[in-house]
Amino acid sequence: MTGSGEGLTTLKEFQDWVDLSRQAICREIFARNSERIGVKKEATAVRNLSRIIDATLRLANEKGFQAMTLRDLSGETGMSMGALYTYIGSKDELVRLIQSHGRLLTGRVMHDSLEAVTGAVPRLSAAIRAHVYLTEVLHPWFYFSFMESRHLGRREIEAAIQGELASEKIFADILAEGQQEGLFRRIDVTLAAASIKALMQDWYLKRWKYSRRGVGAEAFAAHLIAFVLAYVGFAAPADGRC
Amino acid sequence: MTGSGEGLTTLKEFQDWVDLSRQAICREIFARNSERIGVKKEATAVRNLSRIIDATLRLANEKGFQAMTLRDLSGETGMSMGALYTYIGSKDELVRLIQSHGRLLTGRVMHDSLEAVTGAVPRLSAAIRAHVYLTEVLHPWFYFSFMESRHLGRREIEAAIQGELASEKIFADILAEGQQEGLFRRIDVTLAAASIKALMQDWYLKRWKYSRRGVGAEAFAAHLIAFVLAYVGFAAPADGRC
DNA sequence: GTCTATACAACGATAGAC
DNA sequence: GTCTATCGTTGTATAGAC
Repeated sequence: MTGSGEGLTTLKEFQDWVDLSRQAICREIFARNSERIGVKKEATAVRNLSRIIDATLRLANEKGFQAMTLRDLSGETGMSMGALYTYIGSKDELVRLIQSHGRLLTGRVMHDSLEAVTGAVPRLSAAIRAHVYLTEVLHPWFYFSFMESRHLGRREIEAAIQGELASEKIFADILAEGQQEGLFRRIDVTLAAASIKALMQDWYLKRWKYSRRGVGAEAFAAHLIAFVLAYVGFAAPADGRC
Repeated sequence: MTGSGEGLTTLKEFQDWVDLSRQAICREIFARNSERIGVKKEATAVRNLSRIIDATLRLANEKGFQAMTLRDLSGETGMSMGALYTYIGSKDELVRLIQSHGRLLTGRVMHDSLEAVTGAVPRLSAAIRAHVYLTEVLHPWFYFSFMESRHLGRREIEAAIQGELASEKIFADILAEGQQEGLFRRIDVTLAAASIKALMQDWYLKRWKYSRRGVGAEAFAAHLIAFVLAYVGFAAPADGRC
């Protein structure tokens, strides 16, 4: 962790800190699913896995996963249908693969981002920034996960719900900490944490809106931090109100 | 309008004020599309149209519109495939029908809810309540519209975007009004309006979360109003801060 | 107005050559 | 490891009887 204490502030710092390149991600996916994948050479497998996931996110985010056919995927990746099936067991397994690895990454990044940060306000800021920057870098991944969560089985849907609640709890805990420190006023921390999640989610659900207005990830994160701190009753430093 | 001045406060007042029953809605849909529908007797048409839309929302919200087949729809409605096609021109037209009428209702309800309300704070409260209560009553409708907007054509996607921006503008205008009245502090009204929309959207996107926690529409609306008023710098009445 | 029967295209998935 | 060819199934949509 480079900028400890206050957490990572800029998007660039965040990107330099975590390696969220497709290659790094697909290498880990390959390591975690090597038995089920018919191709044994890592370099080949990672390259093709990367193509498949990339094309899936592109096609599915444009017209939906169900509407994307494996023939579309074959065309977009430049691989034959037969070749696709050496990497994935079925079309449905592809959704599970992407979703479950997304949850893994989210949990890890959120945890690591807060590890060295102390104090409710810096932790709250760091958590919001980490989440916004993560969804900025992996935007297609998160958009896909949200929109296609219905195509999972009962068991996987439960995992998605638990992931949502776990990530919400991070915020609820920080808010409770701030109350105990006497920094935040009395609020319903669960309701407030849910609202913070809703605000952050807008960054990857309505990306088009912020793009066309020229609002970047850093400005958006700063806005959210100010929004939330106002609600919890913590006055922003260089602001003449109250 | 019954409770003028401050706007409608309880969910029940809202429900008594607007008729959002399936029957009333489907009667209007029939009136607006009577030429394209093969059935001429209103009573029959409205009853079957109601069945079709009801079943579509139920099936599509569970597993997605693309995954819902017309054979599913036939089974759920108790109508034959042939009968379905006397009401809808195609599967895609069914999405358009539901989405465009949803936008019509939203625009009308938001407009009428604010008509007799004056002052930035009452207007902001009334607008948030109207939106939360509307999406509470027509929850399946709004969930469907959000999730399936990608399955529309270019032209309809543009209409959906315009609807989103129009409804956002209602909030931006109220915030600007509050600033001019000197009630609200200096903020980016566009960014704030987008955040309000994001918060309200959570009510129909993550309904399961609030259901399992026992949070109702009125409590949720009250929470959002407090959240937003804190951000704009307007202190809540019975609250000892500032 | 509603039904049954069916057309025909496109889907996911696999076998076997290379 | 990757390709081509093809299987069986299921999708949307319609024609014509009732």
